[in-house]
Amino acid sequence: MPELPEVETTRRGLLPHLKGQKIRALIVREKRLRWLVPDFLPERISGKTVLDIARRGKYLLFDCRDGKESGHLLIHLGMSGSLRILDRPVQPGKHDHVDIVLENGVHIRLTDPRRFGAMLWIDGAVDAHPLLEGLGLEPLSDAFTGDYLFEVSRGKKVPIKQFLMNSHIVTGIGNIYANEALYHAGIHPKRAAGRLSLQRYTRLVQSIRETLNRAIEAGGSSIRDFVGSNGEAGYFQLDYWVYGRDGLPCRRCSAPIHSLRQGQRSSFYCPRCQR
DNA sequence: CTTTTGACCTGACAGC
DNA sequence: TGCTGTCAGGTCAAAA
Repeated sequence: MPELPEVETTRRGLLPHLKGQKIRALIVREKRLRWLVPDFLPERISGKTVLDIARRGKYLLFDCRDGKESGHLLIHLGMSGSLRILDRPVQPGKHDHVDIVLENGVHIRLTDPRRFGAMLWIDGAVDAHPLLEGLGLEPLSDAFTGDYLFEVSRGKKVPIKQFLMNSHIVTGIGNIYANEALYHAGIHPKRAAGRLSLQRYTRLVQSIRETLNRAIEAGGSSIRDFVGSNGEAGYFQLDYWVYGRDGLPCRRCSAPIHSLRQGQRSSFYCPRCQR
């Protein structure tokens, strides 16, 4: 499920339910996520109040405080994770690994069949955490510009698709949006990152912004459903121009969409529209 | 240093 | 019905 727009949708959906709320307990049914959920976490987090939720790339960071003590709960949704709000107790299913129980009785439930997600505690400065310190720019920040990508790509021969998916360059762009953004920018996924002009990077940055923002809006339109009971958030409504459309006609020029493998991930592109 | 490959894990689906 | 193989929204760590 989660690329940046889904994580951002989750953040926005959770915030009104969590902001200012005190955590009563943390129920860990399965601690074997990507990394073990720390044994100390339930005790550490109980009694703390969630002041805010931030997002860094695909990481969610709950700002937790309890008078003197403060820290951040880090959550990553991996490939298959989701967070849902339960106003009433619901029997946990097989993959419902953790519940955050609030003083008001609401449960925030982490579900993650593949267990590629993470739940960790960060003491002190968030930016110094090993998982966060090396991250690249936020694609929706003002600092993320064509000039930035142009500069950091000089001399690199990695294909632009993999360059875009490198979180140490820019965070949050997953497989779907890398494909979609490259299509809208008219750039072939195999093009060497170091051989793209400043002009083309400027257009690419614009495409990335538009694609992500449109997806967030699509997710935003169904936040209510997400926060409610059935949990299907979504940018599923977002219509794809190339992703998953292997063999289908390009929606702009009708040429058949091609696919290939890059770094064990599927890429889709229009051989006529993308060079 | 860069680039590639393997690893983690479950579920859905196609084909036999 | 059931087996096997492939693929899926991520990304770290080791190998080359």
